[in-house]
Amino acid sequence: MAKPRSGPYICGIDAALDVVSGKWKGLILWELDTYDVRRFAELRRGLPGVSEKMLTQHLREMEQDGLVHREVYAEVPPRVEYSLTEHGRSLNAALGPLGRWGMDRIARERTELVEHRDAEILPRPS
Amino acid sequence: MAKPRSGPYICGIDAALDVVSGKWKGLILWELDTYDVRRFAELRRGLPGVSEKMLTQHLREMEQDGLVHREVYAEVPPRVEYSLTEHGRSLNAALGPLGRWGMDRIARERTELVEHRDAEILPRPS
DNA sequence: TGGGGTACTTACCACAAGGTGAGTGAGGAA
DNA sequence: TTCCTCACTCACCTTGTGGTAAGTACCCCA
Repeated sequence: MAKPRSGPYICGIDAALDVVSGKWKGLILWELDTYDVRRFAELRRGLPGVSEKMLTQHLREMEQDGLVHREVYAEVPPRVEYSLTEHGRSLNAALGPLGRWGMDRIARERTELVEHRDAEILPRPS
Repeated sequence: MAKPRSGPYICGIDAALDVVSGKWKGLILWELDTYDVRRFAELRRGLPGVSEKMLTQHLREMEQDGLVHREVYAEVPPRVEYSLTEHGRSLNAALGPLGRWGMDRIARERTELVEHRDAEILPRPS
């Protein structure tokens, strides 16, 4: 048992966040959405810094949650392909507005940083 | 320092999740969206099970992230009112589709549970 | 005089999430 | 012959997140 699903949720946000929270899950979703089908090692290269343990763990949880499909080919060397299920794709669609909000936040943060920097560099216009 | 913001994000989802992840933040957002203005103790009563420490901590972080506005009245007994900022409201709007997806997930889970239960109660229709 | 409400802060503690490094077993490249 | 790749698993350790309980300073009500 990887995670004891926290049972009855208070609202939909709860239920959705439970499924996407996890350091790499957003990126995995993104990667599988843009590439359609990806092998384990491809995903690992696509998420720089992820450990193999976390990648397998997250993929298993997402499989349990019905977001990703795992196809194992009985070959040597082994081949495992991951792709999004219908639910995974609909989750990604539902994450669209949130992603756009996040982009705005990044842009906002950057302009604030720039303003701060300018304020430090030019505190008093002589 | 409450949280070292993880710096440059890879995508918008990252940036947005960084802001809403936290055990009670979704509920706080929801509460402030439905009631518009809430005092500390009202929020605490609205989130059954939250500790005072976590509530203040989450509210401070959300204030730092520009999601909530904190208005302190110099009265005795003290009065502090929390409300959503423009960004907080837009975040809530962006969370709408995700919330609906979560509701679907809850419904889906429930029907699966019912099917399981039926399968156990009526394994063989005599 | 004692209790409750207001909005916190602080210290301490437990558990979960995540990172590290090793091992697996077969095949192909150097 | 040694290393690398594939897709993991396992044991161990560190960090982060959240919970508990107490303290604070002032006021109102019984």
